This record gives sequence, C-alpha cells and structure tokens, in this order.
Amino acid sequence: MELNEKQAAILEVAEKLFAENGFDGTSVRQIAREANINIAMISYYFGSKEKLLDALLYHRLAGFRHEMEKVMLDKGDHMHKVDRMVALIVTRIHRNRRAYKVVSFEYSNPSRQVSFENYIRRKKDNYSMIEKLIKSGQKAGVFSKKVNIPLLIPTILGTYFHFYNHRKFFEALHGLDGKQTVEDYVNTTLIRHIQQTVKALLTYEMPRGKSQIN
Amino acid sequence: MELNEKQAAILEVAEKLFAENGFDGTSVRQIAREANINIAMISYYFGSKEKLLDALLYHRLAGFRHEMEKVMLDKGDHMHKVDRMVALIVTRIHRNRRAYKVVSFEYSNPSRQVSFENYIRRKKDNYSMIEKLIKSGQKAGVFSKKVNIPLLIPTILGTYFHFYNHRKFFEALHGLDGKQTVEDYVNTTLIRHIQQTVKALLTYEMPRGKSQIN
DNA sequence: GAAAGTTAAACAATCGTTTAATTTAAACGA
DNA sequence: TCGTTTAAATTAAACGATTGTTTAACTTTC
Repeated sequence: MELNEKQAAILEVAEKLFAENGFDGTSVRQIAREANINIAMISYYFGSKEKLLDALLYHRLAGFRHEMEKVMLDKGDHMHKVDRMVALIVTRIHRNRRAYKVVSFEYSNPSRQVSFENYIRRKKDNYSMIEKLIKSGQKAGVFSKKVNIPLLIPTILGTYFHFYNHRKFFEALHGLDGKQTVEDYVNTTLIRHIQQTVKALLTYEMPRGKSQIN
Repeated sequence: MELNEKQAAILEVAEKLFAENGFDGTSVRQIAREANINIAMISYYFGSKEKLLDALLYHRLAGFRHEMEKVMLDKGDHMHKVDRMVALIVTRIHRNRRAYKVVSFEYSNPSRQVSFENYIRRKKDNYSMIEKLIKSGQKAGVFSKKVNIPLLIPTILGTYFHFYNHRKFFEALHGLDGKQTVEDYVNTTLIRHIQQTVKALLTYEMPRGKSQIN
C-alpha cells in the first residue's frame, strides 16, 4: 500500500502529535489543521482515527531483520558483534522514536482496538536474533551463562526510552542544551553506555584472560 | 492536606484508570461511575480534572529519601549497599507503578498544565544519593571509574518500566501466567537482573581479587 | 439552623464521523 | 483541440455523542 504526498503529510503530522500528546490527546481537527488539509480527508483516506493509527504503525515499524542478520554475519569476535547489535538497535529505535513511543503507550491500553500483531511478531524476531548471538557466545565460552537473556531487551530499550522521555531532566543534570546536543549525546555517550552495560553483564563473573575463540 | 474516605476512593479509581487508559483517555464520568460517586463530587473535592491529577501525584509520590538514607548507613560493603539500593528503588517504583506510569507519560506532554516540580525535585534528590554511594565506592577502589553515573537511572528504571509495560510480551516469552506470577517475577528475577546489571557495570574492567575496603 | 455533602440536570464546547455539493483531473472519441 | 464523461479529490456544514464543568435544589450532619 503506497502513500501519496498528502497521505504522507497526514501521517507525518499525526505521528508528531500522537507522540507528543498521546492518541486520545490529539484530535483529528488538530491533525487536519497542522497538515493543512480538510478534516474529511482523514476519513476519506484512512477510514477513521484508529485506522490512521494502524496505518502509521504499519508504515513506520517496517522490519529491520535484514540489518540484524548482516551484523550476525559480520567478521570480528562476539564482543564486537554485540557492540554492533546494540548500536543498531538503539540507532533504529532512536530514528523511529515517536512511532515506538506511541506503540509502547497504546500497546497496554485495553480500550485501543489496534492490531499490534506486526509489532509483536517483529519483537519476537528481533529477540530470537539476540538470543542466537548470546548463546553462540556462551558456547564459545566468551559470555557468562548467568545472564537472563530475555531481560536484555528491557535493559537496552528501557535505558534508551527512559533517557529520552526524561531528556529534559538529564539536560539539566548534564548541562546539555539544544536539540543537536541531545542527538549527539544519544549517538555517542548513550550508545556507549548501553554497549558497556550489555558487555559487562555478559562477562560478569567470567574468568579473565581466557583465549577467545571466535 | 488530609483525604477523607470518599476522596481516597476517587484517587484510587483515578489512578487505576489514568494508568490504564491515560489521562486524556479517561473521562470524569468513568471515574465517578467506578468510584460510585456523583460526577459533581470530583469538582467539589478537587476543583477540576487536572487538579485531580495534581492531587494524585502529590499523594502518591511522597518521598522515600529516608529509606535511601537508611541504606547508606547500612553495614556491609559497597556491593551490598548497591544491591539494597537497587532493590529499594525497584520495589518502591513497582508498588507505585501506576502513579509513575502516569507521570512518565504526562511529564513530556506539553499541553498538560500540571506541576511536576515535586517529581523533579525528588528525582534529583534520589540521584544525588546514588551518586554519593557510587563515588564513595570509586574512592575505595571497589567500583570502576568508567561508569556514567547519571545513566544508571535510565538503566535501573528503564529496565523495570520496559519490562512491566511489555509484561504481556514477556509472559508469552517466559510462559508465565496470572498476576501473582508477574509479581513474583519482579520481586525475584527482575530485581536480581537489575542488581546484576548495575554491579557488572560498576566492576567492568576492574582488577579482580582486590581486597575490598569497606 | 448553618455548613457540608450529594444529587440530577443543564451548560457550552469539542469530539469523530458523515453528508451532499462542488472542484479538479484524467480519459475519451471526434 | 474540442466538449463530454467519469472518477477522484476537496470542501463546508451538519450529525449525534461525549467532554469537563456548573447550577440550583435537596439531604445529611453537627
């Protein structure tokens, strides 16, 4: 399903407003006004407000399975692959942060009649990819077997989201200011922190100096 | 400001509905119905819907500075204090998870005219307590100096929230079922995972076998 | 009998959606 | 290139339902 220019503009505005004010906090009139179109066009193109949300998620959460598979085939040791994988995940989530914010809020909203099947399927896909990498590292004796693999997801994504949703707070704490700086901070310091976290977890209480078989 | 029985019941219902359906997704009629009171009582007692949210946050996010200070005075080494501190934070957040969920969503909502000053002040208080503990451990040579201390907060809280908001997903992944099991899982496995994460970060690339001075 | 509590009803405003009329654009045979 | 046809796009207006809040009358409590 392709989108014409006007449909794309509507989705763009809707994404921004949904992420900022929530789905229920955004009116179709607001969307129409900011997108410079008539209210009726939303029903005309998408059917309803909820179907607009459906379409938004459909177009924004397209898979990045392929990118993850490329990382798996990377040369370099397990640690390096973990670094690349974490950077890939965080970069990806950050780029589509608004769509993911909408999902993660509306997902647990019982009155929302939206299909999250795509979202869940992709989440499971991505998890199994991570699991594969970790278990391979464990077999090679590089990673600790004590780590709770499913909980790595909340550790990676949760750290990002909590930072980003409270960026105002951390801006004050770090003395950061302006949009560009937060962007830089995510792409350098935050990613490095999460990489460090995962690697630390994976080697916690591991014997040191062992020869790492790739 | 004390609450009578009816006011407390209203707050109770409002907290549940706000957390489940969001502030904008909850109507005052819905609250009145579930709390078995007349609509007008909400305005009568709290003034408006937004002031109801104000009152909710005020009564739910009361400080736990005192508990944290107790942990700091604990006997035991730095590692033990970190364990206790993480457990305290997660337990506390988990107990008031609904109020915190409302805050963390509404906090970044620009159209919400609610004072988050209390929330921010407390957050800064808690951070400085954590910072104190970590720095003390670093001076003692027990903790690595490479760790980004402010980002420990997203790592701890973000891991919890992402797990809890996606608990449906993890229930399917773990084969958990029922409410009691999630409760147990948080209080045992999840807390242990977060403790492990923080400790791993704090000792990442630290020399081993060093005598730990308390 | 004064104050506090409680109620049903009404308020204007806004909600998402639909209607019916009109304009625009493309396709058509001549 | 012409007028005609057809479908898509766009509009203003109206729909009924629901929103948060207020009113004014009534009951309870002390």
